[in-house]
Order: sequence, then structure tokens, then C-alpha cells
Amino acid sequence: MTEVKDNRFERRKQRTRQALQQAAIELILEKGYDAVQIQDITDRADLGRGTFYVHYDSKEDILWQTLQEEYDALHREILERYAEEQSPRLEHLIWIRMFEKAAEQRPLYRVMIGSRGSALLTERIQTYLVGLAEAGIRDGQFLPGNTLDPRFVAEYMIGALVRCSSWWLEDPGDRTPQQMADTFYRLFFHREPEGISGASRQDTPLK
Amino acid sequence: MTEVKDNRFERRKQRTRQALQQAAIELILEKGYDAVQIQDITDRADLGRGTFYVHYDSKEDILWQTLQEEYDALHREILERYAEEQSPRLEHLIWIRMFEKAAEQRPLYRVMIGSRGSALLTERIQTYLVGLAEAGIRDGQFLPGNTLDPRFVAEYMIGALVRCSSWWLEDPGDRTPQQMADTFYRLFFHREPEGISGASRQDTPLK
Amino acid sequence: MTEVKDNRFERRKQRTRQALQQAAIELILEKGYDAVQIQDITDRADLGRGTFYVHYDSKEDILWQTLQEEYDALHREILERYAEEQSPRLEHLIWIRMFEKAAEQRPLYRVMIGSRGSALLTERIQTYLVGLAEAGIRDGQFLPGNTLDPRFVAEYMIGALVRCSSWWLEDPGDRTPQQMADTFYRLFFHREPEGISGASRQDTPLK
Amino acid sequence: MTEVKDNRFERRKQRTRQALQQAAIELILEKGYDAVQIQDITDRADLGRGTFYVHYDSKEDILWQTLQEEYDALHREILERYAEEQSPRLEHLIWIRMFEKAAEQRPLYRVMIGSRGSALLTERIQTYLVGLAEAGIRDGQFLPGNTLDPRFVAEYMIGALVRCSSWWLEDPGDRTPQQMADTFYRLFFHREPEGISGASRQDTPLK
DNA sequence: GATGAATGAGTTTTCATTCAT
DNA sequence: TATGAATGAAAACTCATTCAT
Repeated sequence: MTEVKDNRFERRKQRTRQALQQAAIELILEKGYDAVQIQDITDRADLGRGTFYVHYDSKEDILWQTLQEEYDALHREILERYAEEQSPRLEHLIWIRMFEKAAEQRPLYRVMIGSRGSALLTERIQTYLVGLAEAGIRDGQFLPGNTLDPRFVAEYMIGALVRCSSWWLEDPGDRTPQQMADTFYRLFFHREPEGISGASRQDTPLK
Repeated sequence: MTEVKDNRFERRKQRTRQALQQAAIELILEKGYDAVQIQDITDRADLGRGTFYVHYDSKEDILWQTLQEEYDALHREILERYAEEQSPRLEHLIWIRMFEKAAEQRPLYRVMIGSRGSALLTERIQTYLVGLAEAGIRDGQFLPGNTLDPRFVAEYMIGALVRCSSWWLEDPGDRTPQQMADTFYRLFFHREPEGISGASRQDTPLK
Repeated sequence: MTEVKDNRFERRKQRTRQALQQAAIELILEKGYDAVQIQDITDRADLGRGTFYVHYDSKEDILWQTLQEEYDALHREILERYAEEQSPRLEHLIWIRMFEKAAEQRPLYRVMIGSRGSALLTERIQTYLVGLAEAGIRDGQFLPGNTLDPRFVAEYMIGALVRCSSWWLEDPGDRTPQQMADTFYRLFFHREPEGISGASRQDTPLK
Repeated sequence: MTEVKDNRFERRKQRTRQALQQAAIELILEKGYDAVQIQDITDRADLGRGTFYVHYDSKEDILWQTLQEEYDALHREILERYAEEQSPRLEHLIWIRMFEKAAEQRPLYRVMIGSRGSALLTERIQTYLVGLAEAGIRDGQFLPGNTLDPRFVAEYMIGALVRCSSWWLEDPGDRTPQQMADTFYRLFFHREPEGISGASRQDTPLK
């Protein structure tokens, strides 16, 4: 009985949280993070003004929780999926997966790394990604043979990757995630991506 | 007579504007753009609250005017100075000059491209830089021989450059502008920078 | 359930609005429209400062809404009540009713047409009344047989009526609404009001 | 020598005051009294901001001085000019002169009695006019034979007169001052104006 | 858990006025 | 006398947050 009730409440709660999250993402994309007010979010979700505070502490809180879930999922997936792969096939696979994920959840990723999101949160995400990359380089899992400062290389790679992703998310044209990753590969390695997407090659690398 | 008077007024005005600009930059670095209030700026500049509005329309306005002046100056300087140079020496020289400029005006550049500035203004600046880079690539002045989408390459380059600069400005360590530019050159071209800074080489490139 | 809740909220809302309206009218009479601040109103109504903006957009808005309700009510009442009457008995009845209404709601009417109100709103009300009068004259319902420009006559009548009312509201002495209307009748028609208020006659008309 | 200098200064002073007065009147007509700022006035007069305060204390001051001069002049002129006239020729002559004056100085009169002026000043002027009229009635100079309350009659007459004037000043059409005074005469006296403007008659009076 | 009216601190912005030259 | 930069008090208005139901 209590079980049943709890489940019913739980489901209602989830529905409310979903509605609030989606409304928040939509509005941030439309008006930019700073311009969105709590009331905008509850109005869009068709909920009372006080309801927001039952679930979240602040505008930053709702966004941070949403983003956290997403990139935790991405990170976990990549760790599990590509555990056996080796450089440079590993980097290529990761990049492909990132562009794919971004395409699947376009609104969310536009908020995560685009100019409409919260500068603070975007910065936090990038710093986190740089940390991951730097650790991978130091371990020799990424870019084995690198002799340059791992932090410098990580900043370089993440800066380029995020900017290219952000541009593509705003204006995807007819570029596929695969093609994005391939071109990125060519720019980064000055070499043709091989064995994975040879068929997708559409232009030749920088001489 | 009027001439003399005008000059006097003009100089007073300039002094006031300088004080406001410097106070704004300092405070943005200390507290972050969003947290800075107009009144903080006038207090720091030791001026009346209304004085700000005599000279600027808003917080965005004062920052935008300051940044505009700076990067217009940089752009003009580069155009004049390196008109005769050719790729890849040209790119190398520009990068050196950018890191030098950033080091000279560190507070301003931290605001321009760092996480404490206004997300909106930082975005505008990067978009502007991407535009310059793309145009240079299309003209064949930058990266002649490139066969990839010029916009993609421009986003890649500016994304990497801005992120590396930003990191370095926050934590310069003992890296010189010259070294920064050299390492960036190695990452971007997969080749040793030659003839300009051979002596500064401290690590070998990515294999 | 929702019904009940809505009613509760609705009643609370109405109470708040009433308190704000009354406070506004009182203060305007005491200090004059321009001198009244939003905060004065909320202080007098014993409400939070922001509460005003939940219900009204501006000082003009609260006054306009209040006035609108009042003269809409008066207009409707007159239309229904005197539908069957004919000139000049009609005019007489209307004037009596107007003076009565003004006496009943003296504070409100002092704000509506007196010098303490908002010049802009007072003007709007008078223009509206002139419009009503002009239409009535054109229809032949008011002043049948008139050969002068209806607009001129309407401006004349409303100008005189409003000024006399305003004076009386500030200094009623022992004049009754009935007497005011009678004297106005004598001035306007150069004739004794007959059959309605013969008994109230206290002075003889202009020769 | 000092004489000469004084004269030169005096003339400059006068020119400055004239420019400020004219600018003030124009702007009040364009934007309404409340919306006009001191700086608007000095800008329009092409003078420095501080200059206003050399000559006037406030916005009310400059307007009041201007209006005062004007209606003092009108009052004096009427007293001198029509000293020998008797009612109802006297009233008719005064009304004609008022409409003429208003037409000659249209912008000024629109500010004096129209809705764009200062509510406070407009009220003061009307109260002053009512006082004049009341005194005239009590003296038996105006409306001899009147048996109604002189104050009531004065309010009635000034209310009607000001409203009709104000309407006409905003929208003169092709009505001459003469015609305005005639129609006003017919409404007020229920009688044809005789001997002055018989030729201008264009419509017949109220039956 | 959901509601929405009420709150009031916080911030921007305006503008009459001063003052040194 | 005229100037215009500087002033700062005053007011409007916003919006995150609370609270009683």
C-alpha cells in the first residue's frame, strides 16, 4: 500500500522534474542563460511558481544536475566501450562518439558548450574535459609518444574540439558526426583516419 | 579660446574615462563580470554614481568599448607589420605577437578571453577572430595548400589558440610568449618552427 | 477542490487590490498625484513593496483601472435608468445623478476631475465625456433642436459641468446634489427646471 | 563706458532668456510638461546646461514667469480698452479679444490651458480667471441682474470658456476668433450677439 | 507534493543641481 | 555670464525566495 503510494508519488515527482528540466533547456536556448527567470521555467512547464523550489535550489542547480548526468553517462560509456582500443584508433572512436552524442542531444549540448549557456558552467565542463584529457596523456593511453607539456596539449585539443562542436551544433549543414570526427582527426594528426571511416573521406588532409 | 576650453574639458573627460575603464577591468578580474555592479566601478574610480552614465550606457558598453579599441589596435598592427611575410613564417610571427600582446596587457586579455569576462562579449570576440582567420585561409595568405573547409580549420585554430592563451594567462609559470607560440606551432603544423626561434626549442614535437 | 482553492486565492487577491486602490486614492488627495510614490501606497496599505507590481504596472495603471470601473458603472446606470426619458427632463435627471454619484464617492471624484489627480487621466475622462455628449446631441437625444456645432456644445457643457462639480466637491457648503443640478439647469437652459425639483428652488434664474 | 558694456550684457542676457523661454514652450507642446527636462531646454536653445540656472530656478519658474507676463498683459489691456463698455456688449468684446489673443499666441495658450501644460499652473490660471469673473459679477459689471451664486456662475463660465478655447486651439479648423466668441455668446446668453458681429452669424441659436 | 500571492532587498537609472573655470 | 562635467539623492522596478494552505 505504502509501496504503491510511494510509486505514484515518485512518478509524479519524476514527471514534474522532467518538465522543469526540459523547459529550462528550451528557454536557455531561446533567451540565453542569464535572461531566463525561474518563473519563465515554471510557466513553460505549466507548474506553480513555488514548485521549482521543491525540486531545485536555483537556476544553476537545475542546469548543473542535468549536465552532470549527461556527461557522466558519456564518460562511463566511453570508458566501458573503448577499454581495449589503442591510440590513434582510440582517439578517433572517442571523437566520433562525442559528435554522435552531441547530435543526439543537440539542445542539451548547445547549452553545455554554446554561448547561450552559463559561462560558469561551460567553463567547469571544459576544465573537467581538459583534466580527463591530460590524465589520459600522462598515462600514455592518449597520444603515446607525445613529448610536449600534457596540459598544453590537452588545452589545445579540448579548445579546438569544443569550438568545432559548438559551431557544428549551431549550423550542422549536412555534415555527419563521422565526417566531423574525420576532419578533426586530419587536423589534429596530419594523417588520414584509417580503417574506420575510410569510406567517408571527402577531402584530403592539410599538406 | 574655445579651443583651449575644449581641450581642458576633453582632458578631464579622458581622465575620468580612463579611471572608469581601469576600475571596471580590475573588478571584473576580481569578482567576475556578472558580480560587478556599476556602483563598484564608480566607488573604485572614486567618482559619483551618475558619472558612469555620463560616459557609458551600461556595464556591457564600457567593456565592449575597451575591448574594441584593443583588438582593433592588434589587428592594425599585425596587418602593417607582417604585410610582406608568407606562410608558415607569417602564422608563427602572428602567434608570437599575440602571446606577447596578451602578456603585456594581461588583465585586459584575461577579461577578453577568460572565464571571468562576459560570456557574450567573449563569444563576439572569438567569432570575430574566426572570421579573420577564415578570410585569411580563403585568400591563401594563411595555410596555403589547405584543402579542408576553411571555416572548420578557422574554428579549430581559434578554439585551440584562445584556450591555450587563456590557460597561460591564468597560470603563466615561466613560459615565455615565444615558447608558447613555438609549442603551438609544433602542435598545429607537426613541424619544427625554423629560423625564428630555433634557440628556444625545449621539447620535441609530437611524433 | 480546485474551485475552492481558486476562490480562496481570488478573494485574497481582491482584498489586496482593494487595499491598494483605497490607499492610492487617499494619498493622491492628500499629496497630489505627482507626489505620491508607489512605496507610499504599499506602506499605507500595509503590504510589501513588490506586491504593487503583482497587480498593477504603474501608478497610472492603478488609477486608470479604478476610474474606468467607476465611470463605466455610471454610464451603464444612466443608460438603463433613463432610457425612456426625453429632453430636457433627461438632461436634468442625468445631471442630478452625476452630482449624487460624485457626492457618494467624493474622494474618487475629486481625484477624477480635481486638480490633484493626474492631468493626463483627467483629460482622458473629459474627452470621453465630451464624446458621449456629442454623440447624444447628434442623435437628437440630447438638446433636440440644437443648430450649433455639436462638438462645440459638448465641449461647452462638459467644461462647465466638470468645473462646477470640481469646485463643489472641494467646497460643498450646504448645497445638495439636487440644488447643484437645478442651478446648472438654469444656467444652461435659461429656464426653470420643472416637475422634478420645483420644491428645491432657492434662487431665480438669470434674467 | 560701463553704460555701453551693461547694455551689451543686458542684450545678451535677454537673448538667452528669450531662447530658453521659446525652447521651453516648444518642448512642452511636443512632449508634455512632465516629460520635458531642463537639459532638453538648454539643448534646444543651444546653451550650456548650467546656463538655465543662471536665469531661472526651475522648470516651473520659467513657465510661470512666461505665463504671468502674458495674462497680466491681457488683463491690463481688457481693463483699459473696455472700461466704458456695458454688459452684454462687454462680455462679448472680452470673449472676442480672448479668442484673438489665443490665436495670436497659439503655442503659449496651448501650454497655458491645454492638457500638455503643467496641471498645477493650468489650475492656478483658471482659479485666477474665476476670481476675476466672480468679482465682476459681484460688482454688477458682468451679468447685471444675475440672481444665482456669483461663484457658481463664474465657475460655469470659465469652465466652458477654457474648454472651448482649448479644443479650438488644438483643432482650429476654419473657425475665426469672432465666430468662436459668437457661438459662445449664443450658448451663454441664449440670444443673438448684436451690433458687433451680426455679419459673422452662421448658425442660429439653441431654441 | 504543489500552489501562487506576497515579499523586499538589490540594482539600475534618471535628472535636477552644483561648481570650478 | 556662460559652461558642461560631475554629482548623488531619489525612484522605479525586478525577481529570487518564502510561506500559508
